[in-house]
Amino acid sequence: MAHVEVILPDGRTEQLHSGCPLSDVLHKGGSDLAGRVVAARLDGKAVGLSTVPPPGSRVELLPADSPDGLYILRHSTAHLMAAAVQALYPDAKFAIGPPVENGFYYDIDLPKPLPAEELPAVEAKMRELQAESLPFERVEMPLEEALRVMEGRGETYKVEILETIRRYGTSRPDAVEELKGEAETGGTVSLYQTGAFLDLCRGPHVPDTAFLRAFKLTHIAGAYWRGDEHRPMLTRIYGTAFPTAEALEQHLYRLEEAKRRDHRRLGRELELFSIEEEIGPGLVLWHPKGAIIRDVIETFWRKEHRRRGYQLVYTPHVARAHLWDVSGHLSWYRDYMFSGVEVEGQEYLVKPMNCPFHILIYRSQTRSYRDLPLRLGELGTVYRYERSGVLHGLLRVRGFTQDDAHIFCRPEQLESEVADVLELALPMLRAFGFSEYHLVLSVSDPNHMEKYAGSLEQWERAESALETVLEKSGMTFDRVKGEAAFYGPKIDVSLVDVLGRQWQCGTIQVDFNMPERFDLGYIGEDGKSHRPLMVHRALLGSLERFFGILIEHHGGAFPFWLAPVQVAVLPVSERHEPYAQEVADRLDAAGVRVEIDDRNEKVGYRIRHAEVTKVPYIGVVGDREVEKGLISVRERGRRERGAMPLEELIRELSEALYPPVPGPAL
RNA sequence: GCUGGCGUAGCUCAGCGGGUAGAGCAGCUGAUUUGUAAUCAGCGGGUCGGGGGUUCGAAUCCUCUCGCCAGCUCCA
Repeated sequence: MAHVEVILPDGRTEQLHSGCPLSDVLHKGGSDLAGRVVAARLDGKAVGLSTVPPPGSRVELLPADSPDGLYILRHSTAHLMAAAVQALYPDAKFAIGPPVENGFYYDIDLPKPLPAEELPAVEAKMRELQAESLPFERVEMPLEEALRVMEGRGETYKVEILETIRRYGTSRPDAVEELKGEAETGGTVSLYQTGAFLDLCRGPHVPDTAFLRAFKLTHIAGAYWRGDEHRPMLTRIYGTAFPTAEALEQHLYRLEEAKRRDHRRLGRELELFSIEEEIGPGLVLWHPKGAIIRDVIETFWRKEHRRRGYQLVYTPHVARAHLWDVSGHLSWYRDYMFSGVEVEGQEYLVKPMNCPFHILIYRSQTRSYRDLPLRLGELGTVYRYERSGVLHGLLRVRGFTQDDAHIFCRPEQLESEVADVLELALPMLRAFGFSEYHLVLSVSDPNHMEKYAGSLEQWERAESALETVLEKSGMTFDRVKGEAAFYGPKIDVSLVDVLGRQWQCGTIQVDFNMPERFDLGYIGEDGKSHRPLMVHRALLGSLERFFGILIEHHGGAFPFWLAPVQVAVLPVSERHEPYAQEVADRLDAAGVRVEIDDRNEKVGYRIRHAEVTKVPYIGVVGDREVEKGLISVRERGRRERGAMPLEELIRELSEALYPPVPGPAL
């Protein structure tokens, strides 16, 4: 009799009699399996533990702390929550309830909105049901029968999903194309019954609710049915679940940590920036401390760009409507532009992008192939009308400064130019303390080449150039079809912050469209006119957004070279003030940003203040220091380092004034 | 833009069965002359986001509006 081979999470294998459900194996071998394993993988597909595998098959058990296991755990918790909601609000109608990155949600149509205060009641009901060890029972039935069942229950959303499945063979009509061929066939669907709650669901699920030990409902939000703003707004309840209470605790702690690092709060506390209602949403005031950091960033940025063969330019904030007409912005970007002003009968519009200006600089003279590549860079401030609901601190604003540049080059130069941009971008991000990146190559959708500007040949050439660069870089990247802009393929660079969050900052975009629109040319070696390629690129994205990310990444405790105040000098008492001044003057002369705190407070108070405002170095000077020309140094977050000669500190700090990774010279 | 929630001193918040506002921190003044994460005392500070309404009377009730927060959608 053929057995089934079961691979345990630790890699060992166990034999299972054929004809037995997988759950039988849980009580053999390691006794802790029953508590850890939530599902299994058979032929690459996740299945529930009640599955009876065919003889001779190999099955891999999925523990709750594996990515797939966690997904299933959360999915099952979403069902448990739905069951609780149904018990408390019998009129509720259920839409969809999937697991998501850090938890799960369920979209529910409730007769009246659920106040957040009622979440604990739902959670309590969940615990009640959880304790009953209700099984997740899988029922398969013909689609038509499932339709009748859901109609009978008044589950109009489930009915709609079933109708979609009937029509397209999948519950995701938007994904019909990509799912072609793998759509469900056979006309049967699966339902899962948990207590009184019955849900249309592909599964799999954990065997019973006892497996769901650590969960928490986190918040409520509205969400459109199928993400369509013209369809009903449902109540979305978010929650999260983990295999153990400790893991849940840890996750909640990380959320707290994110709150502590919130750049909006730190921005106020550290006096970095503000956004004032009187000025308008999404418009940023950089206060002196924030402005100093910006200045350091900009100086670094300019220096690195000049070294890499960029020429820096400045351009106006407004331009005639005609320019935006030629660039095409009026036809495809108008909704995002601030409305114009009329001057002398001419309409002027505020710039949402810098490219048309750089293009006109290019076009200001006849260019020869010898002039290329021409790299024009600018910290250009642009304004975009973003819908009010998307604004968020510095991360999404209406007025921002892009670290922009446009590279005009010959087609055969594209590859090396793109490689250079990456070689500039990554060390620069590293200098700010970001060492992990995520690269995405967005290419055209080969089935819809009609919607793109430029020729097929241009696209193939550009896409292969970008791909080659990425491959040569040795870094991993994702390749996404159909995500390219209509005007060309692109590479997006996201950085990963200290909490593991991804932020898209840099972008490198090839553009076949603008050179055409502005009729750009250069004289080639053959003496004839040719069309240059154009590359839009930003490394940090926008200074506002990058600053926001930087604040959160460092939790406001900026590395020394960026800190607005680098050294706080604290005279112990009034008679030490002249020496404190001398110390400050000498540090200042060495280029160190220093502040004397001679307030009428005890040293402890002023140290606390310097720590709270995250000053990296604190120098205390009293009788002992005055006498021997010393300074007592304390580094942020650490204990005292003791007294040292002032010279020594100056030498040490002078070396730390520049970013740690300046990158290779040109 | 949409749904829900929230706007009280610079910040964090209390007060809200309607009777013209309060704490802590911050700030200022004074005493103290301070040695590594908060010295003591005193003082000032709010047209309760803004407009309109109900009422003898509104921070509190209603309504419109602006802004913020969460989420959705969007993100060239």
